[in-house]
Amino acid sequence: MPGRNKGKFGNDQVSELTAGRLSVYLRCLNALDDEGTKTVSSKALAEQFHLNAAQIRKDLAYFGEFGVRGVGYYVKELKRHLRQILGLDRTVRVGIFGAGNLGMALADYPGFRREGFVIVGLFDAAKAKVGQQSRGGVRIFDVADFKKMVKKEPIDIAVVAVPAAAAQSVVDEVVSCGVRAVLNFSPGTLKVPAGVRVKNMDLTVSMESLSFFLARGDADGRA
Amino acid sequence: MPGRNKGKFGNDQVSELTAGRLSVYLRCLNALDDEGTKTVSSKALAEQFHLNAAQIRKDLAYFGEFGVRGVGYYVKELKRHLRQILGLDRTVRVGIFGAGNLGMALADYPGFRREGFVIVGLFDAAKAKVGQQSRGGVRIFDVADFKKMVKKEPIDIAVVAVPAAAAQSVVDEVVSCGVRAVLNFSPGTLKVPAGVRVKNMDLTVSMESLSFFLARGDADGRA
DNA sequence: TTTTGTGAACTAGTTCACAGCT
DNA sequence: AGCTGTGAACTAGTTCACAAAA
Repeated sequence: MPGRNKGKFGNDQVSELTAGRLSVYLRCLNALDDEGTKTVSSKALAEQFHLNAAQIRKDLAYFGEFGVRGVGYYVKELKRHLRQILGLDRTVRVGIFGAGNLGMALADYPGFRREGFVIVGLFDAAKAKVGQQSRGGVRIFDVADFKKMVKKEPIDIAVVAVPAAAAQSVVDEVVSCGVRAVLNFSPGTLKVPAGVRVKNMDLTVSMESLSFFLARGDADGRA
Repeated sequence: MPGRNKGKFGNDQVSELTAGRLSVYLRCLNALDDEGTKTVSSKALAEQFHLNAAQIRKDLAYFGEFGVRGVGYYVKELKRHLRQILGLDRTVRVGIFGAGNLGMALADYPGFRREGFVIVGLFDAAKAKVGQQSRGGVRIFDVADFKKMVKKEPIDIAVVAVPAAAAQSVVDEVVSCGVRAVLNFSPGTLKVPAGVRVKNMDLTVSMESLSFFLARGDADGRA
């Protein structure tokens, strides 16, 4: 076992695309593990989940030599590695900004809890909402108290679900409190300093891009 | 005016990335128009919204010669062209599948209405929900009635917000009813026949990819 | 034999840089 | 002068194909 093979401390700049695929691989492995599969080859994984075998191998090989030639990958072991690579071996703490329809729905989204994300709370500027809680029991705090709260209840990822006009100021605030990752549901681009990651979930852009393909009639079974 | 310059009927396979950017350009032009700006150069547009000038020109030039050398683009005119290219000059009809927290929140999302999307209704399998409506007044129908309804109330885009286990069967159903565009919020990959577009909004993948960058500490101000 | 890990080849996407129009 | 539209150069991402390991 030659062990670590790339980039010493694992730094070489991994693309967004690769990061997303690692998460997809983990989901596939969870499914295989649940059905009791012990080992899986990149080819089998690729065929079952419509991926490319070489790409799976390359993505994984980037982080170490996890496979066994002639055999494939041990499902449980690879799962463990992926969880560690994705930072899911420790608790990831999430704050949701904006306790409107979308923010409340996200707070109760069962998928978050599943992989060990902890929803610390909802944060809103409307005094009337503060003190209430979501159907699932996530409490709503005053966004003005966030600065104080974050010291005792640190947050790893801020989910932004406020109206477009408020998004930039909310992000400026959370970034100034040390948050370095943002999942943004508001339309438009957020400006953040280097060292902060933003992932945009732009509903309008997605819908309009589907509309575009419908309009030109060259839709194609691409995901 | 040499008119149409590329690919006869405008077919040459435009990438997902380009389609998304067209939507972003439209949003930028709306903002400029609202503040009364009459013309804008690709350079000014790029600087103001942190895009690349050459890319804007290339994306637009693909669909025609909309610019005027020495001047730039007429904001209103380019807006009109983009709305037409994105298929927003006609009504885009949307059905939302799954009347849970997320589906209900999406049904009332103000951004959808703004660019002319019409929410035809929510569709759910739970009889208890059928006949109810969202806070914003979107009615909930029985998903079993969709096949009949779609004949009188056709749907262009299906938004899938059902639990993971139900997602594939819902998509099979809507595709068999002629829907050719799907915005999927459920985790995992959907299988659809060629000719159907799927756009995935995978919350878990987004969160885990943020977690990944936090874990390796090489976050970077990339959107 | 099977299947990994990986250089090499290829494909897609972005940016540069400039001829040519206004 | 200013700015578009676009070929050429470059960069990023994917897939191929095979030597080496089990």
